[in-house]
Amino acid sequence: MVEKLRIGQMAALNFVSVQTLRHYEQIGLLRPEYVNEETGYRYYDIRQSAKLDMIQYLKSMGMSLEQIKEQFDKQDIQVIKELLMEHRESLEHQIKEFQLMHQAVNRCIHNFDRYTRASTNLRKNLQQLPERKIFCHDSGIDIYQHNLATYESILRELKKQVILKHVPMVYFCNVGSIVRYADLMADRFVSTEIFVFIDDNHLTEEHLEIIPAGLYYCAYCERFDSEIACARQLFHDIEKNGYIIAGDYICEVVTEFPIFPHHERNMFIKLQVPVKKQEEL
Amino acid sequence: MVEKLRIGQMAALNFVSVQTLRHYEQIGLLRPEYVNEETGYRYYDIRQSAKLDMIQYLKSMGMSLEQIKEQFDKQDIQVIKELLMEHRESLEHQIKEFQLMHQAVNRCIHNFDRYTRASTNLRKNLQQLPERKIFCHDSGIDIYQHNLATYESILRELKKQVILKHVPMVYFCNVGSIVRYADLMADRFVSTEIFVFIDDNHLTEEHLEIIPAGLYYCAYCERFDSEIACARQLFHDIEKNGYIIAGDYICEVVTEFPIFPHHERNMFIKLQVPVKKQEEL
DNA sequence: GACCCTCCCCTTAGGGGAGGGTC
DNA sequence: GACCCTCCCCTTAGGGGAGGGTC
Repeated sequence: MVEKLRIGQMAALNFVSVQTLRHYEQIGLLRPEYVNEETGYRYYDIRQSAKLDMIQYLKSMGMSLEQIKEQFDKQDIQVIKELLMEHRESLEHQIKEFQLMHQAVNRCIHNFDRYTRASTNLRKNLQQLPERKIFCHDSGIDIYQHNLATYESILRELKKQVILKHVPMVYFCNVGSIVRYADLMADRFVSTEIFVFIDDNHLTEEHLEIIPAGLYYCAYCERFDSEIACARQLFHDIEKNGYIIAGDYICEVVTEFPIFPHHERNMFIKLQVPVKKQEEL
Repeated sequence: MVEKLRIGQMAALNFVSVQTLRHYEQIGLLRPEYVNEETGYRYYDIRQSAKLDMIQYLKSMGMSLEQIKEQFDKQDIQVIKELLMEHRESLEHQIKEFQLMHQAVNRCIHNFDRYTRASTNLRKNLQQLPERKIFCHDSGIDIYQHNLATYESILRELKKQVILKHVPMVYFCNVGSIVRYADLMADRFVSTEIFVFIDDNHLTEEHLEIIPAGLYYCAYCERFDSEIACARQLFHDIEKNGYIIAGDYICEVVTEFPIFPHHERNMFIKLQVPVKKQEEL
């Protein structure tokens, strides 16, 4: 005869805990071969290890106990194969999600570095910037004419669009605003459009716009309300150094730290103006 | 003055649920700007959206609320950067784990297919098989001299070794046993060694062994206790067709279904014997 | 009437007890 | 004495109520 194993022996042989075996019994996944009604003691047959192996095997493929139970209940090889193929798809989906998260963390760390570097280095300079994609929203309200509360409510509109258009939320940190070239030329410093940077190519919607690659005059500033003064200074420097403005002005929020007690955004913003040498005309 | 938002308005503006905001308050992540002590009503300032954005942003990178709270509590940019870098590593680790699971599911589906194909096609044939790696354990007990219960306890020993040597559990389904060439030649059908197939290369231990690529005579069988008869028949066929045995015999468990009420393994096993044409001598 | 409040129970896969019987 | 039993509470990030006040 085959000896019966007590729960502790069964657990030790299979490198699982006693709680695990009790839990599997409770959810009906693996019932002990025999239970003494008077003492409640559970007794297992070593051959039940086969099922326990299968459970651990399926678990190691990332299946939930409920899915595993379903596999066991089906008892149909074709159905089981379909369940496996569904599971494979869901794994692929999860891998993609994790890779997006990984990219996002990288971008985030990169922005921190940009902040640290810019804080210690020169605050104004000429940079060659690559082409970038943005997802833009026009609220019709000039952010420079209003306070922070209005800016926040406009940001809520952008957030709504981001969610409605299924742009991943990981992009909703690197926002910016635009002052169009025509307005700049007419000395109107107005911006009704805000956007998020996107480095994906999975959507080609009306809202998508390209910020062209090229030479940009840049400046950094740390407060929402000092942007305009900072921009004026930047325009002045551009002219003084023999450059002219060649396109839309953008103001990018590089990174922010709403981690301080007062609840304003602590923004680190980067002003960027595309320029040409005056001689090029 | 900035108007205060009730919890429902704050939630709607930010596309989160009311429960979420209550939960964030409870764990001290985001407290409403003002709470009416008498009614318990929570009132938010729209500028608190900045922090909520940050929470959602960090969450979209896969951080837990506890980690997010830690970020906020630290208030030190260098520490936050370290937390982000730790998180990046843990994401990379998780991605690798998911990829291992994905491979395992693929192998599992592949084995199902092998089973389905073998069930309908010829049961005996000559196959060119690639090189394979195994993780082997010698129990010292001949599995052919004992019953299923003994086989299970030997498998527990293998499982122990698999866990001790940190071989991922995903491999513990595709097991097999070996009859060494010398024993075959002396007409001793004994096997004290069982193994798992490994398709990884992250360990180069003593236990690792190579099953060479080459021509194999194969047969399939569905019951533990019909293996020997099946093998004898296979050896007979090999000789009849002008081949000779050229190495160790292996018996591979292709897939098993311990999903039926009785708790024996329902194995589908594949017998494999490396052979040469008799003329090649 | 629509909104908000505070309980309270629910979900995964067990871990970690307390208090009391069993081999 | 070591092992086993049954409660019971705990963990994530909220969802979904009931029953009762509030804008």
